[in-house]
Amino acid sequence: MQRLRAKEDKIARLPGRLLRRSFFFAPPEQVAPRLLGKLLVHKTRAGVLAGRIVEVEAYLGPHNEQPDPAAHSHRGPTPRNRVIFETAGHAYVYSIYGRYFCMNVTCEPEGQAGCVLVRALEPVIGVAEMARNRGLAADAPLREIASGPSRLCQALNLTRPRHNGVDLADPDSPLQLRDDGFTATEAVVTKRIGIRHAVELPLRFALPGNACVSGSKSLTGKRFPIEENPDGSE
DNA sequence: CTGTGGATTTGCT
DNA sequence: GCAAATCCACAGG
Repeated sequence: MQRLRAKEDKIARLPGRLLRRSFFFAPPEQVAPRLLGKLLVHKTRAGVLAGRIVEVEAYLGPHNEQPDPAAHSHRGPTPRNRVIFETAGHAYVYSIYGRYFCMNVTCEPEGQAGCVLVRALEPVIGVAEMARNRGLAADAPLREIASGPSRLCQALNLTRPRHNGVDLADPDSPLQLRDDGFTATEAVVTKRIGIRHAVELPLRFALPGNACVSGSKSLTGKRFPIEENPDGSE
């Protein structure tokens, strides 16, 4: 009994269902709103950390008719961005300003290079640990824990050396995207934040009214219903 | 509440 | 050399 118990504890039970690879074989402007409400789950030694995605931005690959000079893939593959050009459903993690990390979900069919930047999470599992990773008190307000692309990497303890290129659609992966049945029916579209190029493109998507969305004052945009991908979860 | 400047990786000009 | 898909500390109203 003790042995069985120990084994079950070791195999941490993850919430919901893993997203299938086919979920990611679509352009970023379609994948981005579909990611709203899904769980980003990190299996760590200390336990499971997970947050619900409440804000994302799409970055378009160089094959598009509409150029996206703000996208890292815009000028073709480099050592930094090469995972964007590989199979969809992987994590692209990059460092910014020398001190922080940001995490993207790669998408598009084979041979094309789109991705979705995850900008904010609502903490769901391991909330106290996530707060601790950010240097906050265990009972810190939810919106201070993972609202911002680098904040969420800190909260979930995601880094480029450990997580760049990790498969998000593999049941054995430490980092997964999962669907726990939460259904977001409506999204808001706005301009993207914190960029200098292509600032007018409406490629930022968020859950309207969610307190964990970053820069909630700039949430003026059109609302639209989210079209679910029927192949989304297995 | 708002605005400003510093930290110091990566890749391009 | 410099700009960048950022965050935080701190100053001022």
